[in-house]
Amino acid sequence: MTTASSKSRRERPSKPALSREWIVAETIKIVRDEGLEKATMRRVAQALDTGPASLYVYIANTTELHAAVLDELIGTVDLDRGSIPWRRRLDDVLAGYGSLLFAYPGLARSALVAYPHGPNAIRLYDLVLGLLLEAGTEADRAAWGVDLLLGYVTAIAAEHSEPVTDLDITAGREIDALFNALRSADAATAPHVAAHADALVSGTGGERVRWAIDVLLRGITATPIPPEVSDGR
Amino acid sequence: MTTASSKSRRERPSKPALSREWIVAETIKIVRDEGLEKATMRRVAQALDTGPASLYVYIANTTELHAAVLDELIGTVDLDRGSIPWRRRLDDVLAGYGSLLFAYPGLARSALVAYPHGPNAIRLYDLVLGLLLEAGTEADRAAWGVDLLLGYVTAIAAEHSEPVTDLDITAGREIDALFNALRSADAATAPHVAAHADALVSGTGGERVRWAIDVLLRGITATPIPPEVSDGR
DNA sequence: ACCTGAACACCGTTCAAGT
DNA sequence: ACCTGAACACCGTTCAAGT
Repeated sequence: MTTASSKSRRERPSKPALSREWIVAETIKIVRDEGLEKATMRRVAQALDTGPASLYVYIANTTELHAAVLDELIGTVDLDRGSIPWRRRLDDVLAGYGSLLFAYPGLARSALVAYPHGPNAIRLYDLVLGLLLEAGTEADRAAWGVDLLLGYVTAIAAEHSEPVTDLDITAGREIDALFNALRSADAATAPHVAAHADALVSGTGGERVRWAIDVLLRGITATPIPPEVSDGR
Repeated sequence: MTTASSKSRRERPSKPALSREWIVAETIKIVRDEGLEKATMRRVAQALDTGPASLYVYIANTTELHAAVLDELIGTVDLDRGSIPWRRRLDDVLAGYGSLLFAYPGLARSALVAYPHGPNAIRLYDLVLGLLLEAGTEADRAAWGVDLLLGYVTAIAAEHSEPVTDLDITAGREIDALFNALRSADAATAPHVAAHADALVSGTGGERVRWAIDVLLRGITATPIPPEVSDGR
């Protein structure tokens, strides 16, 4: 017998054959434990006990690898509990997607550059679109609105999360730097900012996000799309 | 006389003393000609005829360098022509900022992660806030709305621009990949997407941006902020 | 006191050469 | 036919050692 299990050389617990699925699974483990910035081709190859060149047989480049990881993780978040009001379910879905991106800021950043479009991302799209339709939103507006809602959540996660510069606690969030600048704005060059500094920096992140989603929903349902739009690209 | 001009060794047209300003100016030249991805510490140092270590005397790290470049470029875009209606001026300002970020996608991406907060960014904030107030928007909503409008423009520029992978024309925009995925969605797993695929992919980028700004403005003016928000963090 | 050469610790990607 | 060692062409950042 020469099955894998009977082999005596077992340097690693087991070294399965390379495959796209296996590479992605191993990458997720690294992302979870050490952050996206550590999930490099070289690092993943090392974890899989091979050289980086081998990964290129299954994955075109680093961007594609990260996109595959994000789609896989989106699959774990799709929480759709029926029978509660649409608005509540929408908040839950956006919050779920948001916490995922908040937990992995690097993925939020990559989602902003490379639109998620794997099977799980499409399901998320479908879920949000369905809820907007359930709310009675006119179909064209709902269709364009999905992008706005998901894009907002992505952007806020990319912005408000820490840069994760290893252990540099002193760094602080970038938004604090902006708030400080707004607070100390010069009344001569920035009169409006100076006059409304308190309002500009007020509110917690959560309060602002809730308000922004209100703003988007109200705007989406109330704003007609132009009568003649070029269709399909 | 030993003034700089009388020196005979003049390997370069002139090699002024290093300074933060000079480093930023040289970096802008590289960004303009070759894109942000080429504006590395090493590359900038090379252009300034020195080693990378020397830059660290004036600039803390690459992120700070790129932020300084963005603020400098924002300074060139602040077009405020008075005497035309506020909405027109707002569109112009957002379009101006948007084209800047569209022209330098790398900067749009870095603006999403590191909030611009230099003097010129604050002036831009002030301009947009002033226009919202001029429109009669309640001050608290206007203050929170500025973030939303500028953030949207930044996100759209980061998303819709090409990855600029040197000369790889085949790459195509990421949004096309999403549109293809939406168009070929399976009616079984994504019924709403399948039913409204046309609407999901309709419209040009410009049409969608105009609609989105309408959505945001309508939402911002109509949505009250919560009565009690924690102030100033 | 100020500046920087050289090193440290990494990257992504390709391709010639092996099995 | 499939896989990969080794190389190419880069990075950011630090610090010991020079002037």
